[in-house]
Order: sequence, then C-alpha cells, then structure tokens
Amino acid sequence: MSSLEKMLKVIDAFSEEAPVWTVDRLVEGLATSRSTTYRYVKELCEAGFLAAVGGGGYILGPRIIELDRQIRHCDPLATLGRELVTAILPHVGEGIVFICGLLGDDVISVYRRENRNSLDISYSRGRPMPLFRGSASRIILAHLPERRLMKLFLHHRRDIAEAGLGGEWDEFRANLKEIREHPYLSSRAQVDQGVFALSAPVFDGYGNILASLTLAMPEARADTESMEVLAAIIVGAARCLGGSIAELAENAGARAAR
Amino acid sequence: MSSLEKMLKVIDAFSEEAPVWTVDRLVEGLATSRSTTYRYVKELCEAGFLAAVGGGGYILGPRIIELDRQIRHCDPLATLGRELVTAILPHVGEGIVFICGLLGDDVISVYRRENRNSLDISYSRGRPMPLFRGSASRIILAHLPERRLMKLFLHHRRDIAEAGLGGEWDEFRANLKEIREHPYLSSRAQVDQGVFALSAPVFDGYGNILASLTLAMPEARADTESMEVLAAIIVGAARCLGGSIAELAENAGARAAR
DNA sequence: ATGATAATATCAATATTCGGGAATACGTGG
DNA sequence: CCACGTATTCCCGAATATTGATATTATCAT
Repeated sequence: MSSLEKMLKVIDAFSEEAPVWTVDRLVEGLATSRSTTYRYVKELCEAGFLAAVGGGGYILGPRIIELDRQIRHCDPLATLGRELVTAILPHVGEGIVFICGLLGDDVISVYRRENRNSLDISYSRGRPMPLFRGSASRIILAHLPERRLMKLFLHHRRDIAEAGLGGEWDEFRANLKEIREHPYLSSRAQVDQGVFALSAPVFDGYGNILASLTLAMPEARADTESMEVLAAIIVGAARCLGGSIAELAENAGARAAR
Repeated sequence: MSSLEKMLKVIDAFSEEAPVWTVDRLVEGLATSRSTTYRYVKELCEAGFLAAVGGGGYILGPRIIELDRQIRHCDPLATLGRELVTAILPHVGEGIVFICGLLGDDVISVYRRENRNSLDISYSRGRPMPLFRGSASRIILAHLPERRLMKLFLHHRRDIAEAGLGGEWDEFRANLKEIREHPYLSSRAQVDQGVFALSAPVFDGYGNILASLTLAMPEARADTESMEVLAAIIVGAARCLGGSIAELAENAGARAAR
C-alpha cells in the first residue's frame, strides 16, 4: 500500500457521522501502530488538513476550506453560475436551483441557491450525486463522448443496471441516445423522496458537456403545474451559461496566445 | 522528506493564479522525475484530490469540495452561524457579516453573507486572514490562553512586530490585554483598503474563545455614522451564537454520556 | 507540585519509493 | 476507421524513507 493511500485512510476516517477522532480511536480503526498514527496526524496537522480540538481530538482542518475557496474562485461554473442563478431565481417559484459539474468521474453540485427552503438542505455545494440516478447526472452522462461512456459502463455495469439504464451496452447506449434527443430531462424521486427535478445540459463552445443546470421542486408542483414554462427557463439559462463560459475561455485563450 | 510532504508539494502547486497544471510543468516545478510525478498525479486523481481536464491538464478535484461540505455540515459555527446571521443581517445596513474561526493556527472565514455587495467578493468562506491584522483575528488572539500566545509570539515575532502589536513579549501581552478589556474591537483598513470592521468574540460555555463575528463596511460609514448601535448588535449576536453552541455541546455531551 | 494523558524522539529492520526507459492508451484529424 | 503524436502506465534493481516498540518529554487540571 502506498504511503499516500495510508494517509488518505486517515482522512477517510473523518465523516459527517464521526467528525472528531482521537489518536487512540484512529489506531484501532486504521490498524497502524501508535507511533505511526501520531506521525500521520502530526504531518496532516502541519499541512492543515487536520486540526486539533481540545482533549486529544482532531477534526478536518483549514486547508480544505481554503482549497475549496480556491476551486470556487477559479471555476467559471461557480462564478458565472452565481450571476446566472441570481437572474433566473425569481422566475422559477418554489424550489432549489443548482449546477452540477463533472469533475473526474464524479458529478457534484458546485453551486446552489434556494427560493423557499421547503426542500432538504442536503443540496448544498459539494453534494456527491449518484452517477446514474437523477436528471442532473443523467443529462451529463447522455452527452459524454462514447469512449468515456464505454469505460464507465465497464466499471459500473452493476450500478447502471440497478439504476434502470440498461444491462447491456447497446441498451445503455440507446437509453442515453433517447435522453440526448431532448433539450431537457426530468426525474421524479430518483435521488430524494418527494423531489421532482428538471435538468438541462451546459456545453462549452465546442459542444462538449460541462455541467447541468437543475431545478428541484416538491413533487406536488409537478402534479399541478405545467412544466413547459419552467423547462424553457432552465434550458435557456443553461445555454446562456454555456455561452458565457465559452466567451470567457476564448478571452483567456486570446490572452494566453499573446 | 516524507512522502506526505512530497504529495503536499503537488497540491501546493495549485493556486488561484495557476489553477491548472500539466504533468510536464509539474516535473519542472517540483524537480521530480516524470515517472514519479505521474505516479503522484495518478494517486491523487484516484483519491479525488485532483481531476483531469482536457489535454493533459489537471485541477483540484471533487474530494476537496466534498470534504468542505462535510466540515460545513459538522461545524456548529457554520450551521448556527447561518441562522444567526440571517437574523441580524437586516439590521446592520450596508456591508458584509462574517464569522471567523480559529482552526489550528489559522484564522479563516467560515461563513459570510453580504447585505449590498459594494465590498469585495474576497470575503467568501475559506479566506485565510492574517493572524495579526484586522479586528476579526485580533479579537480572537486577545482571548487565547497565555501559553498559546507565548508559543505564537515565539514563532511569529517578526510578523507581530510588523503588525504593530509589540516587539517584546510584555508589550504584546499588554496590547492584547487592552483589547480584551473591551467587549468589541474595530479596525480600519488593516486588511483591505477602504474597509472598516467591527468584531466581537464568540465564547463556548467555559469561556474559551471559539470565533469572532465581524461586520465589515465601507470606511465612509464609520466616518458618518455612530458605531454604538452596530457594535451593540454585533456583541449581542456574538453572545447569542456562543450560547447556542454551548447548548448544542451540552446536549451532545449528554447524549454521549448515556 | 503531582499525576494522568497527549505527543515526540530514537533506532535498526524492512517494506516502499525512485527514476530511466519500454510499452500502451488515447483521441484528434485525415 | 485508421494512423500518428502525445499522454499515461508499467517494470525493475538500487536507494531510501517508513515502520513500530520503547523511552522520553510536553501539557493540563486539580
């Protein structure tokens, strides 16, 4: 096992359910000697990934918060998304608007704002979304290049089948093609009970999928209101966001070329 | 050099100014061989600390965003602070309200909200604050236990002198004592040009300093308005926050004791 | 001061990392 | 769909950093 893996195991120990650990409990949990565990903890503290609280307890440290800020400040999805969501929020009624980005092989929420917070708080930035459930993830999947999809299919065959996206490659491909042919996608209670969601894809200037823009609302709204108008807003806003990002990239490229 | 340090150097390379790196540029920057650099990058990607973007570029990865979310959800300063700031925001006029926590030896902003955004966006969560400048940091410093202060003094003597907090231990101590004797502290343009700030300390149930609550506003307001009323609001809110946190800790303790 | 707990230092055996270079995957453009 | 340049992984002996048992030193509350 590489030493990086070992150190990651330490960070892995820290979860929402168990946010504070003592060295002794880590020794048990990680099956490393006390010396080694102390060494890890010390180095992680020096690096700011952990921080000591009173009485031998440790929690995740300030460096993580700083790095997240760095990402936020560098990521056009977050910076431009902020303006865009501010603009459309008054027109979508009750619910939560959020932007999910594809980062590596994870789809996570990078920005979110709520109108009236009748829905769960769990939608906040950093929420990892299941890759194969929910319109926010699926609309991104559907526009991924075929190579990438094939690799995903091989690695996650089980999950894909369970999510109802197909047990064979051809079936999976056909399902995604079907999704791709519409300008938006909706889903009902695929991720959270009682939530109806409506997502549109965000593309860069070359037609590559970058992210998805989603409106999540209480299921009841979908039963009583027409989704046409809302869908139009979301699709338009997603296009607009893609346009801004393409523009930004072009300017940055021009600057770099000089 | 420990392997953790080496891997941290990789993460250190990523900054707001240089958010995307290729392996080749990392090889130059870190003075490691190409194989080794690829190994690091690969492992960090697998762990989600880095993510590949097109054309051999790498950026900070989704794991960091998730970990920040975890911290946010676990940290009472952030969760209770949210409610509290919502409550006082309408009463403080133009400016930004933020909460700074002491995490390890760093003071960083863990929550912030703005009223009208005439001030810089840079106050967002995760901003590292200079330890010895600005009321937000100083009010925390002033209430730290003496042992901790002595250690800080030894490690940061130069910075402390430059910040005008004293060149000798006695002087430093006296300055902090002076601060400690008032219920709040203000500062003008110590951190950012044109900004006037007003901070109050947040204590836990045992009188330990936990954080500071700050209102930052354009300097002009401080010249034309009386600060009395605003100071009273901030001081009261800081007490209230401390109370909520103490209460929470007590309940958690009671639950743990069962 | 004192004792209990938290944290660091030491050191020889050993498991891991290192880097050069070959082999392979990738994806763009014809 | 294939070919090509580039990005990435694999392989292996030599060099090195990591490990854990134990001893020692801080730290803090009483």
